[in-house]
Amino acid sequence: MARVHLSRLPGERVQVVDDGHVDVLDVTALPAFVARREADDAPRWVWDDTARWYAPLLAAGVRVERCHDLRLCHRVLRRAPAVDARLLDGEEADLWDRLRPAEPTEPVLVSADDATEHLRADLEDARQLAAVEASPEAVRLGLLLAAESAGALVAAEMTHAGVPWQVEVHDRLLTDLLGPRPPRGARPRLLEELAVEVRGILDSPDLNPDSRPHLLAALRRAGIEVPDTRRSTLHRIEHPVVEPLVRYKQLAHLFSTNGWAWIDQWVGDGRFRPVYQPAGSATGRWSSNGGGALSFPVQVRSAAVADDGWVLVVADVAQLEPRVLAGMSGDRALARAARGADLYQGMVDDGAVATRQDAKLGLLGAMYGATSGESGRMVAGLTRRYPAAFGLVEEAARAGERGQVVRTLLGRGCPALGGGSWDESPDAPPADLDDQDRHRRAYGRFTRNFVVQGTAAEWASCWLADLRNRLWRLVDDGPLESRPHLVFFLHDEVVVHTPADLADRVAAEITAAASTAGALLFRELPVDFPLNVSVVRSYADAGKPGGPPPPDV
DNA sequence: ACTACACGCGCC
DNA sequence: AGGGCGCGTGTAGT
Repeated sequence: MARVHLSRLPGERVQVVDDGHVDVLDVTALPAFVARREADDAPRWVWDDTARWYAPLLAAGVRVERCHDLRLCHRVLRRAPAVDARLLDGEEADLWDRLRPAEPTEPVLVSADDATEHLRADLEDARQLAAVEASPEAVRLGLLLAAESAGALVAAEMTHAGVPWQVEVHDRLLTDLLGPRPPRGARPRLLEELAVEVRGILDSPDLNPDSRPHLLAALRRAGIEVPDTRRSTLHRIEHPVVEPLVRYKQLAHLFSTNGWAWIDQWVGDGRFRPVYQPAGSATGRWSSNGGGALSFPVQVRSAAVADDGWVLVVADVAQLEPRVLAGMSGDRALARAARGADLYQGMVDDGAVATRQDAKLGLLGAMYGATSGESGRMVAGLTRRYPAAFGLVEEAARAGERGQVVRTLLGRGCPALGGGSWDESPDAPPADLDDQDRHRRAYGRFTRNFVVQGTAAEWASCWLADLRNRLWRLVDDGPLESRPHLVFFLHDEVVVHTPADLADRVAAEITAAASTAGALLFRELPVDFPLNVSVVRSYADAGKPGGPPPPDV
């Protein structure tokens, strides 16, 4: 398959390298060029950063079949233990090392000049291909890079399409809970009333409940001794201030993170458009740097409503990480328990544990490194029952404690101890031995979780990539937004916006894509990845028993 | 005035 | 002493 390299040149120009043939285009001519080439034979577009190139193409109505995101792949290869780092060295290599994600606020191809503006895609691509080919894990790495790049396409497409968002619904929800929208800088009425109530109970007329020090001091004056002001701590206290104070904190959080200002900033033309960073976290999970896309609370999801005649198909994987652990460790007993919709219940039926809750505590404890309490006790028993699975995370933890890096199934390496992004303390003072020990154990918990969370992220990328292709094939023509399309992704959950009459077929494709992802990653030991699928008008109705609500007409 | 950090909370 | 994130806030440091 052809690889076409796109590099920005000084001025409004783009260099195109296609099978050795070099061409120079004006930026404005690029969408037409790409559209023509896509219609011809859909090459793999090789560019420095998908967000930078694809956003303008999407805006021009051009959809791309496949790409290779050099920045993302450079990061993966740099850290991959199975890659000979010297093969990545060469002209401009240091610039690729330093390359940051494209500014999400500037969806333009040519911006202010700096050293990283005009990197040569063809040079870097040649190095990456050579590095993968020379690796003993070339096949897995190749899959990882392809999945990663496809994820970048999905991310750009989701930002382009946006989550359908009804501002009136959101506004009504806010008004019901907080009172009418206040002038800038003021508290909404109901929030202010709660503040007054708290001040009265604590006999602190000047208290600003948003200030932790003030709040702590006021609580102490009222004879309430608490180490902090978090909700779980307050709930342990028996005092009339607890109820209004906790309610104040909840509503204040809603007001500041997902209130009217959030709507103003992130919702436009009936669409919520967050900005995603594929592989933005060290484990390969996505992060988001706009709109808090990966943490918007259940509370406001009722405002995500499909267009008229359309529905949302919402699907999430049940117990993704334990299933991934079963697959990557080749633990047949755990894979057997993973048959069916509820892995934890499968462990109970297997006779491994007494209750579902015990199974959950033990598995999560093993993956997170719990050492004490109920969770720690369950781990010991389950290790005998599922030695391969529990042994894998245990070995990852030991490796970390020895200061070694670990890798995911497809070969992503974790950041090294004391360097890179894991723990930002480059030259920590020569701490005492206890401190060093604590640090190593913390790194061990990180590496323990890294192998599972990172491989789960790889599964999810494969799921997304295959689903993206399947959705595109469902309909013969029309622009992206007129077809079933992904609008949201959150670690183990996807939301597809689709014409209502295609909902069942979309649901089937989501399920089929999950099977494909499982087979791709765990060919030697098949593991089930059952999904909870809902067809709903509003995101808030997903996952509820009793089927879809009646259409609201 | 601006930046950096800790906190508390939201999501998985 | 359970892993990964982002965000808004208040406060301390510059």
